[in-house]
Amino acid sequence: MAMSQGESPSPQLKVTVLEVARLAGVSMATVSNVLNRPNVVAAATKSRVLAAMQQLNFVPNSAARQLAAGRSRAIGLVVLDLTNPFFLEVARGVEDVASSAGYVVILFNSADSRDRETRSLSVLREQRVSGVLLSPVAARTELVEQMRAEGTRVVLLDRRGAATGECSVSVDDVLGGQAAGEHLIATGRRSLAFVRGGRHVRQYNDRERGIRSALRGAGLDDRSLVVLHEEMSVSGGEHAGERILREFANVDAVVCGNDTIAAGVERALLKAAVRVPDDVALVGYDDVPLAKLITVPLTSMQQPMYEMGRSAAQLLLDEIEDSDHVHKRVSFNPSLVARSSSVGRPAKPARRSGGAAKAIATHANG
Amino acid sequence: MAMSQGESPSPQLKVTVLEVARLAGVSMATVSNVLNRPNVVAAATKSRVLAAMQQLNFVPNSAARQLAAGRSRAIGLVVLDLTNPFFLEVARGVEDVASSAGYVVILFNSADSRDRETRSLSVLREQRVSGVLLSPVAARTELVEQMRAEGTRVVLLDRRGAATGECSVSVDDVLGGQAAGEHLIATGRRSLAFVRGGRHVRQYNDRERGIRSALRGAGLDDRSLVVLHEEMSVSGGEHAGERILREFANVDAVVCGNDTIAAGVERALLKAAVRVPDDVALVGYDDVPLAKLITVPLTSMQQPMYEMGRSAAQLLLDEIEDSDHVHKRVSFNPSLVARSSSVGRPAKPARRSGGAAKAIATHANG
DNA sequence: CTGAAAGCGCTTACAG
DNA sequence: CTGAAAGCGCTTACAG
Repeated sequence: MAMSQGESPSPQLKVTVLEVARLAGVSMATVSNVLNRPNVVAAATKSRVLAAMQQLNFVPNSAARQLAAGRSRAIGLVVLDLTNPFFLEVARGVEDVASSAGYVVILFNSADSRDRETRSLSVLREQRVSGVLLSPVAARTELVEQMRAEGTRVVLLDRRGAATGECSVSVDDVLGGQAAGEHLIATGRRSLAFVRGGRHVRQYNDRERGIRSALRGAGLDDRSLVVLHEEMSVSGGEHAGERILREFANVDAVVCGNDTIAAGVERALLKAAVRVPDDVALVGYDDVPLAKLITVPLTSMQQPMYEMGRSAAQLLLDEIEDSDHVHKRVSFNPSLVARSSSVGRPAKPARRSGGAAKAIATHANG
Repeated sequence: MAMSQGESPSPQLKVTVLEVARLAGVSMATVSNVLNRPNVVAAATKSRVLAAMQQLNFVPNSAARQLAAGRSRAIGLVVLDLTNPFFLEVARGVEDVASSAGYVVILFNSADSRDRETRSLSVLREQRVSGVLLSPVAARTELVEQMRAEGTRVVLLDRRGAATGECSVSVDDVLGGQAAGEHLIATGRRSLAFVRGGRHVRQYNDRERGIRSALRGAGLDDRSLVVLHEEMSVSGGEHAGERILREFANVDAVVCGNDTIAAGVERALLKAAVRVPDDVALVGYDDVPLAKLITVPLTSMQQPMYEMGRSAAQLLLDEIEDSDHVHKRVSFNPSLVARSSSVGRPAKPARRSGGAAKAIATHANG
């Protein structure tokens, strides 16, 4: 039984360039020109063509355009975890830049799986996108090199590129770890824990290095840092918090790999009646909206996510469109947002009594 | 100055069906057949063609396929707010179903702007997607009817469709409001507030009706409900909380339009030393991860987001591929997840002493 | 500034 | 089960 749609669907099923050309009394080439190089066609002709397009409700077929032109007005964006507000903001930045340059962005979530990443890249390859923005699961993917060899531009996201041969935009994680460490040391902490994810993840390795560097800078040695590897989730954080209380009772400050895990740590501490920040200070990472909403609002490292997205998209478009393009590695600086979890209750007088750390931005905390 | 790429990029720039055909010693039609109707070609031929594809590293050009075949293996998904975990989960469900059926999903965020919605739909139209999943900004869009007339299938998301003529998947908001109301009444509340967004948004209107219906069912009249219209943000919630304390001191329970605004309300209450839930009970909506992480974990209405996405994608694919398709309106039921904000501290004994409301699911709370 | 012609890389009936 | 041919809707040099 077919759909009872009643009348026949409107007849304007497929209006082609040819029909527009006929109605406007010009050639197909001219119609194509008003679409692609409007400045090349006479004003009168142009308006005639435009009117015909309007009247016929003409919608160019992008598959045909792409096939004929040999290039695609699309770029791909493959992110590690769309669930993470970080990448969502990055995606917004990418989208804004791309769409105002007339590009469509095709978004994929690799969800940290090499397999999904491969499939995503394959689809983008079949789509013949002119470029892709990739926050890669692993260090080097053959597929990426393959695509580059085929002429597809690839810009790395959230990962510093090789010394040469590619663009990348990332944020300096060593600096981030160091700022977190210095902040805690400056506020009197002496025995830190770092709760982090996967051992092979560059981000966490860099931040750990940054923390160690801060400790050394303050004359503290490596024994003043304990490192816990946990799943990056609330329950991972709770587990870490419990372990710290049980096994490392002298720890007086915890840096976390992200805000979600920090929320878990905080939960475990509060449940055990440990005071935050009085007994243990807490610093998260990413400064997601959640950070300011949990029981003790979280000090966190903020990254210019939206700007990173914009910047990456600009780099990619430049590489696609400018034959004089030279590769660049853009590295953004994170900044610490101090809240109650590390600097005491945000009572008005307390805030007035001086900043926590020197060059560090202290944002108001909701 | 050109890029110092060194060697010439690999030569396998563009391998076409023709070359595969030559290497395999068959016609282009046969190559096309192993791609599109593998069961129609002899096993020996097929493996010869497959081998040739492998050897040449052949990647079909989807623009060409689409143009020649006259149909696209892509669907569009336009959501109201990608920042909202609700739509992110829906998108996951859509993506999973679509990609395992061999479709690419092109995702757009209309960000609640008619203008952005229009632009997104226009791009999808130029892409000649075979279908789109849309959570519409406004009630009826001409563009949508236009696209339908052109043969594009459209399934409505998070909005109940017209009585006939289209598929839709939504969640029953009247039921949701009612369940929230009944839960609060069952736990002894008698004077409710509903903090909601835009007056024209169907979701909030439905939920308000549900709450009123619950009140009536308990013999309470409309004066037992005050309704506040606020911006759907943390600060909107704080504002609402302050107003309630100032202007409606007798309110003993608040239902919120989403969890974020509920977090704001809770914040305002706690700041004023009002106890939650002892003095005022609180119910959020959506059950986002945040809900269980704020100071007093939030009772919230959970919606089967991922399942909604899957279901919507299935409906759309069915409409695209099955000529016997009949339109359906799928309506999911929300379920209440009870946490401390409405049922007292989650101490073990308390939980054991009986459920809060009859048929309502009471999930463990982190 | 405009037009005639060829072709982008594939698929689809149609024969065989 | 396989092949020859036409064509999908556009754009791009090339003339004029």
